Order: sequence, then C-alpha cells, then structure tokens
Amino acid sequence: MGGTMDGTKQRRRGDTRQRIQDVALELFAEQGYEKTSLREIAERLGVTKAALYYHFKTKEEILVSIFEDLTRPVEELAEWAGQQPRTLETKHEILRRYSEALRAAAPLFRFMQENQATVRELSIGDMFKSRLLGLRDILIDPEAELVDQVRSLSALFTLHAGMHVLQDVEGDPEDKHKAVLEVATDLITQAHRGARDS
Amino acid sequence: MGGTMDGTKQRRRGDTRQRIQDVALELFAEQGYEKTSLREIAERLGVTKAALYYHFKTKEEILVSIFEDLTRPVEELAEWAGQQPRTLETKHEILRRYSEALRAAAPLFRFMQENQATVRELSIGDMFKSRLLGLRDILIDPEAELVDQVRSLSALFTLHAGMHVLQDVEGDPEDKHKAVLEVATDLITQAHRGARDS
Amino acid sequence: MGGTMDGTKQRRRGDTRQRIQDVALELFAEQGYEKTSLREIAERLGVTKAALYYHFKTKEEILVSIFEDLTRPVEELAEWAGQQPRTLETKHEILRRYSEALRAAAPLFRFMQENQATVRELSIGDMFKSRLLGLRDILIDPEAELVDQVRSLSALFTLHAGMHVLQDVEGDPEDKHKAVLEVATDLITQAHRGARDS
Amino acid sequence: MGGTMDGTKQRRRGDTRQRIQDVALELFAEQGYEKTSLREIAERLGVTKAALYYHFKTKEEILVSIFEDLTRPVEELAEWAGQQPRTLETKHEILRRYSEALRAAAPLFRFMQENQATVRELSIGDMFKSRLLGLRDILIDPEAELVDQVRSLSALFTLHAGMHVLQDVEGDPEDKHKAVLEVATDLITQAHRGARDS
DNA sequence: AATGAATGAGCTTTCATTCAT
DNA sequence: AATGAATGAAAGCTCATTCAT
Repeated sequence: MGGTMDGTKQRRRGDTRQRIQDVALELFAEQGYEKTSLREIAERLGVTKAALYYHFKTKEEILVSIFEDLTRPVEELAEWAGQQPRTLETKHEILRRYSEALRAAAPLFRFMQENQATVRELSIGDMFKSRLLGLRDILIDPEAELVDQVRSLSALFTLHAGMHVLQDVEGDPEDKHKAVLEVATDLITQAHRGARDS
Repeated sequence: MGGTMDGTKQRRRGDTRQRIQDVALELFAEQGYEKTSLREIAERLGVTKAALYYHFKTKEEILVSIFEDLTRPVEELAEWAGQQPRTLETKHEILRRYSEALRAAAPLFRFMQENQATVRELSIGDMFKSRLLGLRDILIDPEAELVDQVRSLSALFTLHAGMHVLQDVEGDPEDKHKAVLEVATDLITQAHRGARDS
Repeated sequence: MGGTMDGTKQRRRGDTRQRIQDVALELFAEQGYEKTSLREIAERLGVTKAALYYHFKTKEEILVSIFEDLTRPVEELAEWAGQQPRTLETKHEILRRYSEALRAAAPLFRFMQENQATVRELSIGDMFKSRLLGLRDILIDPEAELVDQVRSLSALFTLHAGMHVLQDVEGDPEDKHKAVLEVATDLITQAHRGARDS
Repeated sequence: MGGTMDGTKQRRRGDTRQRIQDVALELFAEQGYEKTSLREIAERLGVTKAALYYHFKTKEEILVSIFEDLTRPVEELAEWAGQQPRTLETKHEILRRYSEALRAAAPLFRFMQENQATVRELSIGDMFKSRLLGLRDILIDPEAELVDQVRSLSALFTLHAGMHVLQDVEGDPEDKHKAVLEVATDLITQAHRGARDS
C-alpha cells in the first residue's frame, strides 16, 4: 500500500485467468478432477470462489479451456497428418512431433492419462477422441494383420505412458525421451513392414 | 414368508456381500470411483445404503475387498516369479500368466487403468505397486540399456491397455488377445536379446 | 434422556415429513416460495437441511407434495362436476363445495394466489390449471355472451380473492364467508339467466 | 466517437435508463422479480451489470422507479376521487378511469397481480396499498351490508384479474375490455343500490 | 441381516453489490 | 456513461457415515 508498487500484486493484474488455469491444472493432475474443489483452487490463488466464476462459467469450462489451449499443437498435427501420404517416413514424423507435443503439455496429458474415467464423461473426452482419430487412421492400416495393428497401438501407448512412468527411473530426461521415441518408432516400423510384406 | 421359498430372493440369501462387490465394480469401472455413490450402488441392489455398511466399513473398503479378491492370482504370480531364474523362458511365462490374470479380472484392471489418479490416493495404490514391483524386477534388467528397459515396460503397457482399447476394434476376442500377447512377447524378447548382447 | 419419555421428542417420531410440509407451507405463504430457503425451514424444525432431503428429493417436491395432499378435494369436485348436467343448481353446488375446499386449504390457496408467477413456472402450475379447467368448462358456457362469461369468471375471482382480502375487514369469519359465497352465487345466476335468455 | 453518427447507437444515447426499465419490467412480469437477475437484464441490453448501478442504486430501485412512473395516473385518480361526492356517478367514473389506467400499464399490474408475495415485502407494497386505499374508501361504504362491500371489492378484482385472464379467451380485445368494465360497473351499482335501500 | 432417520461437511453455482478506472 | 474484476453471502443439493431399532 502506497509507494511504488511493483511486486506480486502488480504483476498479477490481468493475468488472473491464466493463473487460474495454471493452478487448476496443477491440482487436477495431482489429485484428480473430482477431488479438486473450486475452494481449493481459489484459496491457492488468494481469491474467492466467485472470482473463478467471473472468468469461467463452470468448473468443467476451466478444464476445457486448458485443454483447448494446450492441445492446439496436436490438432494441427492431426490436420497436417491427414494430408500426408501413408509412408513410413510420415509415420516417423508423426511420432516425433506427437511426442514433442506430449512433452510440451506433459501435465495435461498426465492428467488425461490418469483420469480417463472422468475425461470420458466430460466434453473433452469427445474432443480428444476426434482429435486423435486422425492420427490413428494414418498410423494404423485397417487392412494390416491384427498383430501389426496392435504394434501400432502399442507405439502410441508407449509414447503416452512412457513419459509418466519413467519419471521414477533415474537417468537424464533427454535420454529417456529419446529411448521412448526409439521404441515407438521401432514398433511402427515393424508394423509398417509387416503390412507391406503381407 | 416361511416355508420352502426358492427363486431369486432365496438364492440371494447370504450372497449380498458378493452382490455388492459385483455391482460396485461394475459402476466403478463405468463411471469412476468418485462419481459412483453408495446411494447408486444400494439402489441398484434394492437395499438401503445402511445395508452396505453392515457388510463393509467404508466405501474404500468395498473397493479394497474387490481388489484383494481379484488380484490374488497376480500376487501368486509375483511370488512364483520371484523364485524363477531370469531366463527368457521365464519372462514369456510371466507375460502369458499375467495376461491371463488381467483377462480374468478385466473390469477391475480397466478400472485401475482409467482411475489412476484415484487409485494412487487410496490404499490399493500402494498394494498394487508392491505387487507389481516383483514382476517388474524380473522383467526389467536394471543393467540393461535404457531402450531395452523401455521395451520391457512397453510390453506391460501393451498388455494393460491392449485389452481395453481393442474392444472398439472388430474381430474375434481370442484372436485379439493372442495378438496382444504376441506383441508383448516380441518386445520382451528384443529387450532380453539386447541385454544379452550388450 | 432417561426415564419415561413422553414429550415433544416422542410425539415427533415419524411425523417429520408432515412437520416439514406444515412449516414449509407456512413460510411459503408468508414470504413466497423463492424467498423461503431450505435452511430456514430446517432451522425452524430443529433439523438439518440434509434431513429435508431424506424426505423430499427437491425443494419443489416439498411444494408439490403439499399441493397434492391439499387439493385432492378440488380434484374430486372437478371429477364429480364433469358428470353433472349444466343446470343452475349444479353451478351453485360447485361454488358451494369449491368455496369449502378453498377454506379448508386456505394457506395453500393464499400461497398460490400470491405467487402466481412462481407457480406458473413450477409443475403445480399445470396440475392446477388442468384441475380447474373441468370446473371452468361447467361454469362457463362458451356460447354465452362475453359479459356473462366474464360474470362467471368474476364469480371465481371473488371466491379466490375474497377470503384473503377480507381478512383485513372486521367481522365474523363465518359471515364474511357467506357474503363472499352469496356474491359469487349471484354472479353465476345472472350469467346463467343471461345465457338462457339470449 | 464524435461526428454525426445516427442510427440505433445514437438514438439510444441517454435513454439507457428507460431501456433498463423496459427490459426489467418485461422480465419481472414474465418470470417474477426474484427469478429475474440483474445479469439477465444487463445481458439483454448488451451492457454490464455495473452499468445498471450507474442508473439505479439497487435492484429494488429499478422496480420502484417503474412503479412510480407507471402508477402516477392512479395516484392522480385517487386524489381526484377523494374530492368527489360519493355518488353512483362518481363510482362509475372511477371504475372507468381505473380500468383505463390498468390497461395503460398492463405489464406492471400483471406483475403486481402475480407477485403479491414479493410486492408485499418491498416498499412498493405499501405505496400501492396507500394509493389504493383512497379509491377503496370511496367505492366501499363501510356502513353498507357485508354483501355489498364484497360486491364492491369484487368489482375491483374483476377489473384487476379480468384483463390478464381473458388473454386466453378469443375475441376482440376492445370487446373484452368493455365486458369486464360492464360487469364491474354492474357490481358497483348493485352495491350502491343496496347501501341506499338499507 | 438390514432399515429408517438423520447429520456434518462439503460441493458447484448464483446473486446483488462495490469500486477503481 | 460505463466497464472489468472481484467479493461475501447464500442457495440448493449430495455424500459418506452413524446409530438405534
């Protein structure tokens, strides 16, 4: 009060919306969506619950807004992928870019991974599904042998689960990331070859 | 009243505990643990909420009891595995038996897969972790290259996720099961060879 | 606590549902439906809000249950009326019995009179409308002159409003009741004659 | 911004207060006072809630201002009536002018009719009561027989309720209006005669 | 083996209102 | 003449849990 304000209060001007999203995602990822109450989010931010409702219409909308902001890269990737030929090169590129997108929005994807039951009931469930179907259709050849289809799926699982699970394992994050991508790429490659040869 | 009544009412005598577990698991798997209320479970069974408390001390205990009953095979497998030599043959056998255990208790594992955030906060989180660590330690050689460690993990992911995700895909369930197991076995084999050769 | 319980606590056993309805109607009539909160009702009864929800699913259901219990006589009257010939005698009898029904459930009808906007939006609005339409169709001849139709309506208004407004006027309640009924009967008679003569 | 802009934006300059009143009355009449939120009013107008507070101190003040503007004719009528002799002619004239006033401000009176419980708790309740007492005292002879007092009241009810209820009935509005007035006049006349003869 | 009645804590959401700009 | 941001209070409702019977 008084003097040249420059501290936290000042910097927070106008970025409340963003701060809500940050805190919310942190808590959602940590405790799950249902176990995180708006009271908790508001308290962490030092505002009232009602303030959240100034910025977002519902609790779900907070999550949706986070989702929309953070999955834009995936959306773009899916669009791009839809226009590529179904070559092995394309598939590799998709995995590379997808793993990058996952990394960039790790907390969100960890949340989605660990709260699938919740996500399924919310609107983002459908959004994400449709967003992923594009990639799936490129990566997986419906004509291929079942084993190879599974291999392709497995590549995706590996990417998704890999990052979260490997957090417990010691080692350089960059190395782990590369290892995960390598395994996924291997799987896709085998699947692709299989489809060719059959 | 009195006499030799048979039929549904009669047959249900004494199996209420079991019926609670069945309905609870069904709902937990379908909607998630937090979104499933005891009221809902009781209503489906045609009893009152208080009746649930005659059989179980808390909501969590319902889940724990289901978990304990259904993961006993996994526990036994882990015990058995701990005494085996770390050969490729052993690893294959573990995957085979583990995938069988997953299949036998599919709804529970689907639940755990889709509610990781919840499970982590409950006591079954720790139980399961410790139960799985045995398998993990056999399957994954901590001395192996990172890529091969990832491959082994990937084998597990594939088993876990494979069954649920493949439900959408058309095809004979038995075939799908075999395909998933084959991919997992392949991954483990590669990982094992890698470890040998390095 | 201890000894031979006989007091209020004892008498209240099992009649909570009824007591909720009583208190609710009193408050609804006094302050209106929206301005009466469940907290207020619960406090007056010395129970918690949650107790109300044991007995009724929603706030509206409390009102609906009161309505259903108290308007049964009107329903029966409407049924009876539907099977009578459209004579002046019938009309007089309807007014007599209707005014009796209104008197028996005075607080409810006062509430409905003074909260029409609210009632219209709730389900009881439709219920009441349909329940009244029967009477209306008997009392009002659609072929009659407009003035006479208005006269019939006016008879109903008089009955409805009469009781509440006359509370401010001094005088024996019985006398007032008779006076209101007489005016209503007069109006109906004029309307009936008009219809005959035209 | 500067210049000679005309059109909607321009025409609305300065009449925001009026527009608030219009929209508010419309919503109050449609949904009731409590169920109409300031947010709703503001949204319909395309302004913020805070803008309402520039023009009115409270929600109630919006209603009061509407009331004051629209009931001025009734106030004047009451004043005029107070100075007239208590002849039948005067009474007829009052009904005629009152019914005209009701018609001119129909939405407001519909609102007051359908939200009596609310109105009673607000300041306009008292205002209106005192404003009406003048008319009442002229129309109703406290010395008259109870039946005739009721008849006079009935004349007022008829005027009040008639317009709203008759909206459902088919027919020329002008005709309906006349019919209502005729019935009211009839009632007052009978009441007046009764008083004379007793 | 189970019910009826109730509680306490908590939830998401809405509202009228304020105030610096 | 109006907005953007926020608040405090309260609302309706749900939940897991308890306990006497």
